[in-house]
Amino acid sequence: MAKKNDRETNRLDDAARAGWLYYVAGNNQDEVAAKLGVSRQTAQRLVSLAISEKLIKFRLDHPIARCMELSVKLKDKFDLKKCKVVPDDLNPETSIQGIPEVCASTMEQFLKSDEPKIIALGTGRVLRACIEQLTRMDCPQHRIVSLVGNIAPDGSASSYDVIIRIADTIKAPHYPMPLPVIAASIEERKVLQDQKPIRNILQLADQTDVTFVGIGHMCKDAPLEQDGFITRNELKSIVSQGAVGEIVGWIFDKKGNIIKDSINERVASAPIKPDSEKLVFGVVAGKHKINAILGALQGKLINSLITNEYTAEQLLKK
Amino acid sequence: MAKKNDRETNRLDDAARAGWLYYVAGNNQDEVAAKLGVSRQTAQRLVSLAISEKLIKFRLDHPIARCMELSVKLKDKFDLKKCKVVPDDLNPETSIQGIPEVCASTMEQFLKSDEPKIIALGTGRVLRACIEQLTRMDCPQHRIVSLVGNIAPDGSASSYDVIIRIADTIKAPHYPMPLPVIAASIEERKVLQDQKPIRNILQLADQTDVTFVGIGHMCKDAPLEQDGFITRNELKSIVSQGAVGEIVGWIFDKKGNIIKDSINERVASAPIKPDSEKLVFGVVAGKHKINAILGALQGKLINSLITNEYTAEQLLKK
DNA sequence: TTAATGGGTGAGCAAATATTCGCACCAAAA
DNA sequence: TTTTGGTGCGAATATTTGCTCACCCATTAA
Repeated sequence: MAKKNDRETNRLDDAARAGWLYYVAGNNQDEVAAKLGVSRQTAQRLVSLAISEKLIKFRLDHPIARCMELSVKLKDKFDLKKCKVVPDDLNPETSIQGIPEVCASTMEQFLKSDEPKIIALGTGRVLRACIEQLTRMDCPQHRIVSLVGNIAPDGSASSYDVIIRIADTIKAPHYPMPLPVIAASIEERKVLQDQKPIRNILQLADQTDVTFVGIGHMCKDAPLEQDGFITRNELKSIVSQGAVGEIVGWIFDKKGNIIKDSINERVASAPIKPDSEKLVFGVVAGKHKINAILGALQGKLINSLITNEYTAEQLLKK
Repeated sequence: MAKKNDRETNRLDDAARAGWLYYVAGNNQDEVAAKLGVSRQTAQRLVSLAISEKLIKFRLDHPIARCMELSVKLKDKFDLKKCKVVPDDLNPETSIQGIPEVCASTMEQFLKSDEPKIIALGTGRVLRACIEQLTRMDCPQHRIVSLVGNIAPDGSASSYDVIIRIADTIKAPHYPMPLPVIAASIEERKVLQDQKPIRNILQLADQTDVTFVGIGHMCKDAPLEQDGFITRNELKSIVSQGAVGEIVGWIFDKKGNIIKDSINERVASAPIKPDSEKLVFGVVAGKHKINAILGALQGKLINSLITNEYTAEQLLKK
C-alpha cells in the first residue's frame, strides 16, 4: 500500500518537475526528457499528467480573463451556442459601452464569409449602435432582412431602424419591413402581412442563418411605450399578465412564453422561433434588462448573448 | 495617439482572450482562431504575444515547484553544472530525507548509459544511503572507483564504504581503495600510494567521468573525528586554521582552499581537482553542513549539488 | 502624388507535440 | 502457479504549433 502510494507520489513529483521545466522554465519536451532522464514520450506524458492532475495552473493577468470566465459560465448555465462578455467600464448598470464594437465584430465574422447568408436584424438603440461600428465592406452575397416593422405610429420611419443604415455600410441586398411594429387590429395585420412583398420578406426571415436582436424591458420606460407603439395602459395591462420583456415586439413572460394578449395578436413582426437551430444573438445589457434577458433565455428565444460583465454577473446570480 | 493606444490595447485584449482560450479553456489554436474570428496564424501570434507580454502566468501547485526554483537559483549563484533540490519533509535541518532517492536516480541516469563510464564515489552516511536506493541492474560497461580509503584506524573496513555495497547492486567492476583515509605519516602515505594497484586506482580516479561525494563538516561531531581518523586536538587545531569542511578527507577552508597542514599532507585519498570539467556532485544537506558546502562551492571542489530545500535556502542566504 | 516604411497577414513547411497501438511488466486474484 | 486487469513504455503516426517568406495595406515623408 505504502509502496504503491510512494510510486504514485513519485510519478506526480516527476509530473510536477516536468510541468515546471516545460511551462515555467520554457524547456521543450526533449529537454525536459533529457533533464529528467526519461524518453520524450514519457516527458510528454508527465507534462500532460501535470495538467490533468491540476499540478500546474494557468492564470491570466488581464481584465479580459473575468469576461472569458463569465462567458463560459453563461454558456453553461443557459445552454448558449455563443456568448461574449465585454469588460465593464463606468456605469455598467446603464451603459452599453463596448458592446457595439463586439457585436459589430461578431457580425463581421458572418459578413466576411463568401457563402451567401441571410442575416436577420431586430431594431433598437443597441443594434443601432452596433451597426455604426461596422467597417465598410462589400457583401453582395448576403441578404439582410428586418424582422420588425420600421414605421412609427405617426407614420415616420423609426429612427432606430437598422436595415437602412446597414445597407450603406456593407452594400448587401436588404429587406426592410414597411409595416408598423404593431398593427391597429388583427385584421389590419392580416391584410398587411398578406401583401406579396411582405410575404416574401417573412419567408426570407424564416430562412435566416443568423439573427441579431435587442431585448426590450417592460417596466418603466419600456421601449415599446417610449416609441409610442403601445400606451401606458396597455403596458400596465400586459405587465399585470406577467410580461417581462419583448423581442421585435413579441412580449414574453419570465418563462419566455409569448403572452396571449391582444397586443401580441397584432404584432406584425416576423415570428420568433424558440430553440432555433440557427444562431440567435441577444445583444443587450443593463440592470433594468435583467428580467427580460432571463425570460428570453428561459424560453430559448435567444441562444446566444452579447452583454457586459455586470449583466453577466447578475444573470448568473439568478 | 488615442487611436494607436486603442489598437494596441485591443491587440493585448485579443492576446489575453487567445491565451485564455488556449491555456485555461484548453482549446487548440484552430479553435481559438475560430472563436476569435481570425486565422490560425493570427491566433498563434496572439497566444505567443500573451506569453511574451506575460499576460499568462504559470503556477505550479506542488511542493516540487519550490525545489525547482531553488535549484535554478543555486545553479546561477554558484555556477553549478547540475543541481537537484528535494522537497523538505520533517526535520530538514538534520534529515536527509529524499536525498538518497534523488541521488540514486541521478546515478542511475549515468549507469543506464551504454557508453562505458568511470564513476567515482566518496564515502559517508549520505552516499551509503544513496546506494541503498539504487535498483539492481547489470552495468558491466562501467567502472566504479573509490576516491577514499576504506580502512578504519583500527584496521577494520569502514562501514560507510560504499564501493563494496554498490558492487552487489549494479554488478560493475569496482575498485575499492585499500588504504586508511589518513596515513600515519607523509612517508607512509608515499609508500602506500606507490603500490602498483593503488597507482592504478588513482589513475582511474583521475579519469573519472562523474563523481559523487559527501561533504564532512569540521565542527562538533565532525565525521573525521567520529570515525577516529583524526583526534579532537587535531580537529581543534585545523579548525583554528580556518577549516570548515572536508571532502574525501581533504580539509578545506571557507574559500574552498585545501589547508596546508600536517593532516592534509597525510590524506591518502585521490586528489580532488577544483573546477573540474567533469561532473562532481556534492550530495549533502543539513544545518551544520552549510559552511562546509559554501566552502566547497567557493573553491569549486564540487560543481553539482544534490541537497534539500532547507539547505538550498540557507546557501542562498549567504 | 508617389515612394518608402513598418506592421500585420496567409501560405507552406519544419519542428514539436499528442495519440494510438501493441507489448511487457507488475500485482492482485484465482 | 496461472490468469487477469491495470499501467507504463517505445515506436509509429497524426495533429498541432512555430517559423519564414512574400505580400498587402495603411501611414508617412518627400
